[in-house]
Amino acid sequence: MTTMQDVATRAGVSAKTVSRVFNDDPHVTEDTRERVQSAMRELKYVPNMLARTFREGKSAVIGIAVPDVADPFFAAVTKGIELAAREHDMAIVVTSLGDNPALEQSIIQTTVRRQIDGLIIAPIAADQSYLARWQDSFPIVFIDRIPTKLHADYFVEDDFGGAFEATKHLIAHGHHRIAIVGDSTDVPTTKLRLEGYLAALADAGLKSDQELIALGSRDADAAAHVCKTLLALPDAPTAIFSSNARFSTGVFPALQALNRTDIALISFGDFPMADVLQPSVSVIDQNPRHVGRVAAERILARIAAPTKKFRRKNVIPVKLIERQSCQSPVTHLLPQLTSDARM
Amino acid sequence: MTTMQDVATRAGVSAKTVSRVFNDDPHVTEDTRERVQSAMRELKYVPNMLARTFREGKSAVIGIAVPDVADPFFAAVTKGIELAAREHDMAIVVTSLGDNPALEQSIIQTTVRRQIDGLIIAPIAADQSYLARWQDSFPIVFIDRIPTKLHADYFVEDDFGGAFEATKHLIAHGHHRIAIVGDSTDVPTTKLRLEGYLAALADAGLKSDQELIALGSRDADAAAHVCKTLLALPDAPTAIFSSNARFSTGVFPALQALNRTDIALISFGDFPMADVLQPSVSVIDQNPRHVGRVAAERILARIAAPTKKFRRKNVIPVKLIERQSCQSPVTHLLPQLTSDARM
DNA sequence: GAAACTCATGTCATCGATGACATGGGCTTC
DNA sequence: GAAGCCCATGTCATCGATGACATGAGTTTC
Repeated sequence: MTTMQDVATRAGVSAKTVSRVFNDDPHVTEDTRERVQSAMRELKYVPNMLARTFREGKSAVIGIAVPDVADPFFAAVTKGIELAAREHDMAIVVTSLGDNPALEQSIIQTTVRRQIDGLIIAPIAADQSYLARWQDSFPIVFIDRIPTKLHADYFVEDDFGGAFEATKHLIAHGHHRIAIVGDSTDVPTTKLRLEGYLAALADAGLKSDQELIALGSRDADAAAHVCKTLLALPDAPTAIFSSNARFSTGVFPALQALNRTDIALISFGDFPMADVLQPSVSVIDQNPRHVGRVAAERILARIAAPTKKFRRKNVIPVKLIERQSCQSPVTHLLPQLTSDARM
Repeated sequence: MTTMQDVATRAGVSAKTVSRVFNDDPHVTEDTRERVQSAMRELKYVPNMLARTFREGKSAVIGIAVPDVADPFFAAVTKGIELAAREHDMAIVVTSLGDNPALEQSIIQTTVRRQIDGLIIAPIAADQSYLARWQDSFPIVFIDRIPTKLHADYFVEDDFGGAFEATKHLIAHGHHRIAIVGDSTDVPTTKLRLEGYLAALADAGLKSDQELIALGSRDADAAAHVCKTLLALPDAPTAIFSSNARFSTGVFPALQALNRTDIALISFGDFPMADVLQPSVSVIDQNPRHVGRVAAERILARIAAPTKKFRRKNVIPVKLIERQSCQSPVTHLLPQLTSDARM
């Protein structure tokens, strides 16, 4: 690996002068500058960021910790972060936290010890107080779920409002037996989405039925199984609010396998191909790229102006994308052309 | 940030002894070891990986460069790499190359200058000779496309064989007018897939028709548009071989919008929800997690045994997953239950 | 008893780039 | 002419952990 000292030797100057040239320091004569640049080109010099980071105390890296890098939602969030970071010549280090809350702290420490200039985290544990010791070193921004036992920036979707709107939408389409399927309410986002669901029922003067609150699944397969159980009830639901896109990808195939695509479905979170399923699935869109971008921009803003005040608590509005899945059965069994004309 | 010197001061030893304790060096008495460990716990010491990397010349980081981190295929590859890396206490740095070949080199240099112990790259440019200078420093493994002008390890799918099989499958279902839709043949994977397609036609004694070779799209929208053009031909195709899952997610919605789901479709590469679309889409499955894993394992193997010989050229078999999309129209318009019983 | 070996601990240079400051020369101001 | 300022360049300590080696004490072998 070519070092600045190698370039310096070749150009007949000190390494410090090479550093000055490389960093566009004005205190270099034009003649010296050209000589050094020529040597850099000849030796194809690429700076060692590690040494720079070490000396400067800055890495130009944003750490990203999400439950699963392969999850479409978090992949899109990551993309949003990456694009914003790149505009500022920063790189990203990504890690999956998995779904075991007990591992969050140790996995985060693995990321942090590599020296990052900021951390964006979608937490899975119930306690983030372990991060307090690093808040003096770099900005930390939470996404998807708010931090617990830690005062930090966050950008989360309007879980309550989105669930409220989704449930309202189902009610407006005539559904009164509405199930909610998803994670355990130990998961804060699920808890809020349940609250939104319950509030919409109450707002419409409907009584909630504990049998229809089918929370506690861990993955898409479990959600699929829960659906089958729900539809076997004597007083089965006519609609399902899936509290997470990850589960929706289990719920939809289950409904299809049961030949029950007459059951209305709305997903909190969009997912790939949802718009071309039959019926196409109505969703509450979280706009993950935007989430990633604003989170990264907050990191960058805090780095640029360490003492400036920014609003810490940010709830991002979500948007209902109405597709076919909440229509009545008569509507979406019509020929495709007719259905498209209606949309 | 607590340093080893802080711990050393507290424990009344040298920083070197702290290092020995931390790294389980046997040349420390049990008494000293306990004293140091106690100090580490009290100070919540977390080592600075940067300093270690700097001194040791090893970072325990694998760099990953793929066209797009948000692409489901590459997200799954990344996941496979991450899991393998984590088993060896290594982290991953991820970057998206985008789709402009001219930017590959500069983006890769941004990754490399951060000191990585290995690089896994799905290239987009026509020339990777710029990587030669780093091959003495760390192992480089190519995925998805073979390296050009560089002698390096690669793990690529059987593009030719998969395309051959996909086309054969369509022919076996009675299709003689088969179009191929996808990227430009400047893209090496597309070129091979075209060759497989052509070979299968020739093998079946079918003549290829230039009108049905609809390559050159850049994204899913363009592929959708190409489909419309193809189906407007006087002698329109009855089947489409989509050479990339990314394009399939444009082709399928286009066929649906045109109410032409009678057109057979097979996708090179699986994609989310393909199995629950109607008709569910037959695919040539690339198993991206496996690709990621074997690539990472090669990096790890080369690090562990630098002089050992490994096979550089690895073509990973792909697998046909037959679903409904290549059936004749009569078959997949039957009631769902009947269709499932047949599968 | 002397030499060799082992164990435990410590010192110090190293990694590559940069911050802090020194230094010498030239120019300007008083 | 002296003092102060600015420019251009260089020296050297720094960043935190570890490799290379030194050192002193204790034990074993000849």
